[in-house]
This record gives sequence, structure tokens and C-alpha cells, in this order.
Amino acid sequence: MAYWVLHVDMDQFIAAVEVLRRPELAGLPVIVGGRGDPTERAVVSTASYEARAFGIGSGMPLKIAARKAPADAVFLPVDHEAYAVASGEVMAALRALPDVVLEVVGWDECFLGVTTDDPEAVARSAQAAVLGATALHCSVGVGDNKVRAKIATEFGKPRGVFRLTEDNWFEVMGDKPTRDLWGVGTKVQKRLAAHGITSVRELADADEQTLVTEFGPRMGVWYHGLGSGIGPSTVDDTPWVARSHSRETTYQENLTTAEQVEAALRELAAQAFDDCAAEGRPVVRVHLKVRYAPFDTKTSGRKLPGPTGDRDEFVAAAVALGATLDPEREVRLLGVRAEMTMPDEVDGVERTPVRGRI
DNA sequence: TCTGGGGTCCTAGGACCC
DNA sequence: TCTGGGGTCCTAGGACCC
Repeated sequence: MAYWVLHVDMDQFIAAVEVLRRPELAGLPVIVGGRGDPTERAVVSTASYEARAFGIGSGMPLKIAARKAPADAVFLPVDHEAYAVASGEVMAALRALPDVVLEVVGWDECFLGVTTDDPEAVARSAQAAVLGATALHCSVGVGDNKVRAKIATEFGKPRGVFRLTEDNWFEVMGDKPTRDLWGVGTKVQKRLAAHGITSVRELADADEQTLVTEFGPRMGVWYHGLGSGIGPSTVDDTPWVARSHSRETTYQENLTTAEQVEAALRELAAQAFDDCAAEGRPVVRVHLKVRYAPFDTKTSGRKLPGPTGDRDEFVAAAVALGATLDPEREVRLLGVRAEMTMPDEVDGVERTPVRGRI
């Protein structure tokens, strides 16, 4: 018996949940995002497969989606509560499978760790369990670690199962662009390209020292291994504990005065603080995010004098940090993040790194 | 074409201490 | 007076993910 990592990913999760409670939408292009108003500043959370046929996808500005969408397209507002409930049902169904360890990755995806001789059979059981409990479909990636399982899922969509291991890694991924790797975005793709590395195979064959010089001792080694599909294989079911909470808003009209900015900062800071206070955890740090118009984002942070449970003190710290913002520039987004005392200091829960250690 | 909101982790460099 | 390394903490900023 061998140990396998399965990655379960819901198919068009948010759109599927919406169609489930409004069956008359079945077969129509459904686009969920923002407040459901395609004239506002917002992006697409999920588009149904019917909408994707028109070139509409996640992360696309709603205004662009509206331009591409056919006349019968339906725009819906994001309903976090409904997706959280559906997500809970999905995870419960998967957790009930025999002898699996489940690690939640997001609303609509998770890893399963399982020891078996037939991982595809487990994958099919997982799909059946989710479908039976929620009437929702999912795809499953089978791998010998998290990186390969996660990437495999894309080849299984929709409603399928795909296996990616050390044996077929280069055959499947070798000629793909580095951007297709989990953890490589457009910035890193560019920096790699500057070294003549554009494909996954080239990344695997690259000199590790070159990557360490470019990205640092940790990320350099990580990216090099990623080229060969190397990654952590431990599935950890330790309950997730938030390190911080933040609130941010994109304003439909840019903020132009210092008074507007301060009022907005006070509101966001109070909300972020209350999210932490609801968990009964003191706040140790404040972070600010500002997007100046048209699209230039800056961040800053400051440690508080000591851990505090006093909202006014936190709000004052956010406002003080806000004084460092450029008063000459229009603001289109503000965000305030409240960082809490480390979870392991609070309740003894070990932190689970997203990337893990190789 | 015009770009959300909620998160986590990593790196560089300065200050300070021994 | 001018000088070494090593370690830790902090700030600022960036990149990526769902």
C-alpha cells in the first residue's frame, strides 16, 4: 500500500451553488461578482461554463465581462454565507470517507491524504460522496505530493480524475510555461524568463545557485524543486487558525481629501479589530494598504507598543499610520489589517505553512 | 480592458546588542 | 580610536493563493 495525496476541487463552485438554489438559471451564462452590478468596480468571482464560452473568467473586471456577455447572461452578487454553508457540507462529506486525512485549502478545495493501492477508486468515492451530499460536481487530482496533486486536478476538469506523479511529470508538464506551476505568478515568470527559463523542464534543469541568487535561499530552492514537481506531501488536518483579519474597500468614487481618507480608515480599522476581538485575541500589529488612482498599490505596517484589546487604541494606530499616506494623490482602495498574537502562543495550535517544507 | 476582498509567507536592510 | 562578526527584532515592501 502506498501513500497518496488527492486534491479535490469543486467545479465552478460559486456558480454551481447559485444554480442549485435557482434551477431556472441552469444552462444560462451565470456570472457572480461584487454586488452583481456590472457597471461597478468589481471582478468576477466565478463564471459558469456557459459564460466561460464567451471568454469570461475569474478575476476579470465586471465591466469587461458585461461587454463580452450575451443578452441572456445573469449577473449575481456574491453571497459568502451561502458558499460557506455549501463548503461545510462538501467538507463533511469528504471527511466521512474511510481512513482519509483532510486539509481544507479554500472554500471549494481540499487535500486528502490516504494510504491505498487504488487512489482512483478513492477519488471516485470522493466525487460520489460530494455529489450525493450536495448535488455538486468536483474534479480530483491524484499525486505523490501536494504540488503534483494540485496541478493534476486541472487536467481532470470537469468531473474527472487525473494522476500526476514523478513518473509522468515531465511528459505532462515539461513543455508547459513556468506560469502553470502552483506558486509561480506573472512576476516570477518574468524574472525566470530573464534567465532564459521559460518552460518547466528548463526550470528543473536550471542551476540552483542562480535561482538562490535571484530569489533568496528559501524561494530559490523552492522554485528549483517546483520544476521537477517536488513539494510537501504531508496532509495536515490541524484546524486552521487565522493570523490576522483585514477589511478593505474599493471606492466607487476615488477619495480626494484627507478627511475622507481618515474617516474611511477609522471605519475599516474598527471592523478589522472587531473581527479579531470576536475571537478574543489581542492585536499586535497594524497594516495599511492603499491603492492610489489609477492603480498603484503601497503597503506599510507598524507594531503596536504592546498586545491590545482596546479598539480605540488600534484605530488611533491605523490613523497615525495613515498620516504617512501621500495627501496629493487620489485613493481608490484602502485596507486595514489587524495582526493578532501568534496562534501557538494563544492556544498551542501549531501553524500550518501554506508551502510547507521540502 | 481595467483591474475585489480575504488571507499567508518571504526578502532586504537598518538598528541594536554582545 | 577604530574595528570584526553573529544574532535578533523591526519596518517596508512584494508575491502569490483562493
